[in-house]
Amino acid sequence: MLVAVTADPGGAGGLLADLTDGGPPRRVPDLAAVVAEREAAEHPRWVWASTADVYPALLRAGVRVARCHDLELTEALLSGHDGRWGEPRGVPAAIARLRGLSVPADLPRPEPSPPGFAQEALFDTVSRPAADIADLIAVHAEQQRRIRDLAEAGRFRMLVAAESAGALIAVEMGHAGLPWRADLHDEILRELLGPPQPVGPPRRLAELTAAINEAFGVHGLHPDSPAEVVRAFARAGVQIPSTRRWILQQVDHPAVAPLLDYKELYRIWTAHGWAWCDAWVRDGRFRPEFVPGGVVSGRWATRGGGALQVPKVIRRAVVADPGWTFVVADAGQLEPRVLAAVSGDGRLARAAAAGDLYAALATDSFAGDRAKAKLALLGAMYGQTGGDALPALAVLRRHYPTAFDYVEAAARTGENGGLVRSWLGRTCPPASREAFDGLDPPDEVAPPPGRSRGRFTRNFVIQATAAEWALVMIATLRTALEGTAAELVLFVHDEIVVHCPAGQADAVVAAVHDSAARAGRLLFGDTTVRFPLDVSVVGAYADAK
DNA sequence: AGTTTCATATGG
DNA sequence: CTCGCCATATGAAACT
Repeated sequence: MLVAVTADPGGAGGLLADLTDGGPPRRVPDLAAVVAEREAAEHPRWVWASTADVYPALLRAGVRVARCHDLELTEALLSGHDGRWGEPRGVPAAIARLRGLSVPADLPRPEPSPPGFAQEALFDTVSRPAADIADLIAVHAEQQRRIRDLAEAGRFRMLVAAESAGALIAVEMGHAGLPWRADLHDEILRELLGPPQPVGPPRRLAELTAAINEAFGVHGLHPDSPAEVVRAFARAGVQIPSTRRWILQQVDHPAVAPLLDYKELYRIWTAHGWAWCDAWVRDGRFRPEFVPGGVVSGRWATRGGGALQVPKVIRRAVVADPGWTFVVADAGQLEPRVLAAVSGDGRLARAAAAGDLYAALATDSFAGDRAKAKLALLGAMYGQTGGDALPALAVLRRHYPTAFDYVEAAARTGENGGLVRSWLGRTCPPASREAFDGLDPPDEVAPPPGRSRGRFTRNFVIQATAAEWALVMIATLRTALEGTAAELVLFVHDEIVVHCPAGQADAVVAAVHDSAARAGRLLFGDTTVRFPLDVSVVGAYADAK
């Protein structure tokens, strides 16, 4: 059962059209109520222009849906597959193409949700004009036709389903929010930085600035200005190319120690300090906006709040509600396992059956040297060309030629200007993307792709497939958790955090393991490669693993 | 003054 | 050529 939906901008009503039975669209005054009713009765797949636009209002009305088809995300996947990356994207562009009209430029996305969240009208976040429902139906039919014509239609359908499920999850995670104790955050900051000052940096930073100045025998030096620090070292007779941490660590000078402390703490103060907390934490929840497919590899991005980069020390503020707990699961060694699965290298796949792939690889081929085995595999996936990894890479090439050739072929395709795809069919952007993205007329041929392009395509086939595995995994998990109180509250590439009543933790742990196994089978079928998870049940995110 | 790039940190 | 991939975020510095 497929039902197309549009929401009235600024109102609570909308239009529904049955795609399976046909029939004319029906206008309803209370869209959320009708969606809830049909969801309970027949569990349809909802077809809409953009989950990010439509679903938040449904959630606020207390309505969850199980499945959808996100036309906008699907359109992006399809036009990427066609190699039409530079053209205007989005549903309006698809409609215009269908009608044979000139294609409008992308309509602006709604502003990143400012941290205050006042909501009045039910669908007031729908800031773009709602598309005509007949157009949506036409775009959907056209997408189905395009997918049917693909050589790997089955896989691509799985990708579309997973991407759409991811869109639902992203909105649900934003709705739930990550439990965040502002009081503990403040405690952590005071421990590290000292009390906040009405104006200027906190006490500890001021002390370190004084110590650095004293070590140089100067006054008024700003430690956060790399240029000033480089000059100060030069006056002290030390030539440094930059103030990167690893450079400073090699310098013997009394200013180095306070400088390194300063840099670390300054970072926390500016990026995750009191101002951040005021801006992003409300009512005990951190609510970033998650953007599925926000990265070309299919990994998610966030808009605002830096939710994917929360420093480890700050995670002590992420504490489960009383009587609740976190289940934190992390897919270990995901990318090398993906390489084993997609390449079909039997020998690597046997190593990937082990809980510690690198250790198994070391036993098999690297005389037990785990570090060397790991270096070789990472070097192959990232396109390392020099350094101490070279001998290890030679061993890898000799013992696992199928896996080695897989990434080599992807690199060569990129270097020759070609496109590569993930396992399910997500396509990398063309090399000339930047050139055609802006207004620059493409008056000359694209620059020769070069080696960095090769490294990009080499890594893309792995990273994008790893992102697919993770997406299928969380989609499967979401289904398993349906009807329980457990909620996904964070998803960071290969790691998830579920917030659940303490009594349900065991069931959630089982569901998480099961979802990982299912994801492996759904993507790769019968393979010896396993995708084990490190799972912890903790009261605070910082205590995981 | 406003915008873009650089440098440096964080995360995977 | 701190490696070799993908990001976001901040302030300083450079640029228009």
